[in-house]
Amino acid sequence: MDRKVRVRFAPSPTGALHIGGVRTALYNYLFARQHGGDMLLRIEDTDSTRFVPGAEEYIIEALRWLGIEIDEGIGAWNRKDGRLTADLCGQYGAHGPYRQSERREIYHKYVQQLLDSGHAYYAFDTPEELEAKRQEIPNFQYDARTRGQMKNSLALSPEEVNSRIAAGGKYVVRFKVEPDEDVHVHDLIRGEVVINSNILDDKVLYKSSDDLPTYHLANIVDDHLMEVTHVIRGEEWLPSAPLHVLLYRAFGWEDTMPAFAHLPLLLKPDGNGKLSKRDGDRLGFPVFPLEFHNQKDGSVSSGYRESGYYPEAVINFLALLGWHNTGDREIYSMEELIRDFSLDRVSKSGAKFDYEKGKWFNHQYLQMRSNEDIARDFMPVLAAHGHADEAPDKVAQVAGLMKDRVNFVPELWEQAAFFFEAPEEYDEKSLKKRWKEESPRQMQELLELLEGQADWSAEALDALVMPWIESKGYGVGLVMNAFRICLVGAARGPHIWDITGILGKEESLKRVRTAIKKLG
RNA sequence: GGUGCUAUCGUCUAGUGGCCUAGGACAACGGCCUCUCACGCCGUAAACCCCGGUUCGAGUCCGGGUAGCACUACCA
Repeated sequence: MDRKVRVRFAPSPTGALHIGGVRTALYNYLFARQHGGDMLLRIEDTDSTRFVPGAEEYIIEALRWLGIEIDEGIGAWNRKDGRLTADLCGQYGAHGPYRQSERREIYHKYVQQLLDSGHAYYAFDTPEELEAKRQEIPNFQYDARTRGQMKNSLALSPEEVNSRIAAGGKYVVRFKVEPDEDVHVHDLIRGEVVINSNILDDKVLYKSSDDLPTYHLANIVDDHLMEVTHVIRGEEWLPSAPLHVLLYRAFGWEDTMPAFAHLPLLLKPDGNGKLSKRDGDRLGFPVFPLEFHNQKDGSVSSGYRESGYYPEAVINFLALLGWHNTGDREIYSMEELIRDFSLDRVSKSGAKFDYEKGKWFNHQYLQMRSNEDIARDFMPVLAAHGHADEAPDKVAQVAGLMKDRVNFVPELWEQAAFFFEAPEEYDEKSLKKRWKEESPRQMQELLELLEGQADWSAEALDALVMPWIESKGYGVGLVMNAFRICLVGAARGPHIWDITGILGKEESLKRVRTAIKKLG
């Protein structure tokens, strides 16, 4: 009896969604779609002290921008109508609530079940006492060897336990790990992983201080109740996977325990270690999908969207960071990824985050866009530079001419501003190399030649100017580059007649006059 | 320290015992194109962590080292 595939992405609302988290969400989504299953979004907000306002909304918006659909849970949506199928920050589905902070009663029941069955116990040790213990005994671990010396319901008399609880004393519930047992975890990416229960500690499952479970308990209970079949998450969870297996066993849910797949980590581009927000700041690239305004500390972090990335490029880039099909193909649409993705082709080793490759992906997607599409995205950039009412077809023409030399739409401004504004100053290096003593005189002659020209097409101008240069015995390179400097302000840009074509006769000649005056 | 995971060009990777003289892509470098700068195209340089073993044959399987990473909280 095969169960319907159900996976979940379960972020913690402690800040912006990290790019590594985005990849985890993506792999979950690809797996779900490929198997005709469901993708759930659950918010794991069991740490009340780390909650950041706005983080949940950010996560929802980021997934929408990226095209990662949510079938069930928080912020469910699908792309068919391009709109949310539930209200933003709302919940959708039969297994809710999908915010762990709203599931307290559910967890109470299951904590009690573990207590009743002897798989868990009360512990009253204060954080200070535990800290002292760790100071006193190197490598102290709360487990079968040490729990007898601690303040818990296994060591204390029932009367004392009851009176402590009745008095409203703070306590936690710990999982009772049986010692000396080999726990097997079958991982879809890594195969069989075996660890001995002796190295596991009696993890805290529930804390009375905020009446919330910890990750481990909430995660297992929710995955079970939500009928999750595959847990696809980061490798940092691999060491606690045996604990999770033990929890499924303690609950008697082993027969429906989800399959595990632990994804390789995203590493710093330089040096070693996990990719962090600091690396992005240090090396100058975003680690978040969207710009993030942290309402807690007021900081602003850059995002891929605001940097000019297309969501398809981010998806493609991320998909290939840790997964690769057989063969040499690198460009994949979301549909193609859904078709070809497979967990057994996910790498086992961490992938250094190569931002340069990310740019290349965006370049590829930019080239695939129509000039009109690019123009539409470029309009706001133009407006920001004081050109709010440029003609759409002129902008599209510029886009067509310039798109192959940029990676991002906003970059178009740096490359193509001269189409919209006459140069204010002239590039030092270009002048040195291309603006000679005779240039002002040649430009004056060119000006006079062009003033009488009615047909301003590229062909006509070429037919007029090239023979003229030859008849005068001037160097083609010298004249054309001087002309280029007049129009662009530097020795760069597309073919000269493409520039004059877009600028038009009047503007082109005006720029030549200005240049002669300024540089003469 | 303990436990676990991992190991092919600088980077992402292909490779599942002979198709490997190790392939592709990014980045680098050189050339072509050309009025310039790009793009594009062509090319160059660049890797199987080490030591054993299995086998006629090992990048590929096994063992041991080494290195890197992750985890080791009343965080996820």
